[in-house]
Amino acid sequence: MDETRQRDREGTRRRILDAARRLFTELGYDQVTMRLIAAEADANIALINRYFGSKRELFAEVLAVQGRFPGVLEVPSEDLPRRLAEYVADRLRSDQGSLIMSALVRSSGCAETHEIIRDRVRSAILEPLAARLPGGDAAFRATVATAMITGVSMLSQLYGKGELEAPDREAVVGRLTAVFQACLAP
Amino acid sequence: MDETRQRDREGTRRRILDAARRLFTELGYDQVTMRLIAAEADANIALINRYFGSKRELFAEVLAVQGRFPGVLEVPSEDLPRRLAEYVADRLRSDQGSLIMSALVRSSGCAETHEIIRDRVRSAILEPLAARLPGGDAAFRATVATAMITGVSMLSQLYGKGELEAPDREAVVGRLTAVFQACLAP
DNA sequence: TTGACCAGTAAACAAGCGTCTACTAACTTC
DNA sequence: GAAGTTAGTAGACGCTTGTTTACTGGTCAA
Repeated sequence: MDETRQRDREGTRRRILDAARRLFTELGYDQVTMRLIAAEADANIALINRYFGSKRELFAEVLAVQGRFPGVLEVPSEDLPRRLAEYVADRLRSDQGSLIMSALVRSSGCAETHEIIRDRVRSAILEPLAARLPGGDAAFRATVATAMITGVSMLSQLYGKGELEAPDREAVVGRLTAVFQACLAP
Repeated sequence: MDETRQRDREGTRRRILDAARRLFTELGYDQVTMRLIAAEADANIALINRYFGSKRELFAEVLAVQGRFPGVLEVPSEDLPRRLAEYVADRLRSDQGSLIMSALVRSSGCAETHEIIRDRVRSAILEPLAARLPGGDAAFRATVATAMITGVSMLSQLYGKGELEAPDREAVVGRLTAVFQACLAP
């Protein structure tokens, strides 16, 4: 052994969790290996399963802790279309995003994570969004808006930030606001 | 060896291609193994790489042959929103879809296929759609509409057909038509 | 009939994966 | 200070992956 190491159970656990969050967000479930997480966390690979059980359970815990939809929905319902449009427009340019969307986009092809992601999307986006929509068919309208958010995340990940055609931010926000109004209107 | 087999180069090649198309559409690139393709095609695994070079090249050929966006765009531009809405609404219910969308949704987490899918989405959807949009910012508006199509495909694959909230088809088509109008309007 | 060609086959290859076990050594407790 | 607990480590396990090799045996021209 090269050097001794501090014994720090909680610290190591957190380093692993942080490393997993970064890697899963950036690369998706399949592309992230246990050895990669261990290296990024500067921890031994066996500790991952000791603390989290399995790769799948680690992924679930990462999503449970960090997979909330960032404070986008906490606005009056009449401001929702514009708020969502701003969020989506910024994500169309910044190339970085919430873990939940990255997980959805990057890990959707993986059967192992399907159920985890599904539950998380429902509890973090679909249901909170539907809950603040007045009028009938709230669940359906929330679904349509979620599809829009998802689709933009998908394309902005497939192409880089610079590669998608987009006019200035105000024009983008304006159009997306109209789209979300069409999605959400009672 | 159990039995003799006909020597049929073109037939075998086509069986492999068909099997690959079915499996890639249903499962995504990563979940489909060479052995699974060979079994589905009832062909020897070594023949896949003999005829197609590699799994990646097979995927590219499948997409090149069958990855066109089904005849959705061949309508007058004023009918485009409704046509797209009908297409998306049916896909929201039928659970089966075009290869290009399945590839995009199910294989997006895979770095190996990224470039193939990106080129195909551009040439099969983004560019043809933009080409028939009058007015400025056609490329951007096509991107927004494509995001909507993509997002619905994503959600309808994540959840089953029965699990997503949706009113009757006419109401779905009506709302999606309004959404696509907002996406595409000059 | 014989020989070249080649579709088809079986088996192995190296690499990578998630997981697990046996062990070391630092800390705590008495 | 001795004994027990446990965080951390190294390495192997069994399995799956895409790919490749060496071979078998139909097919057909000469």
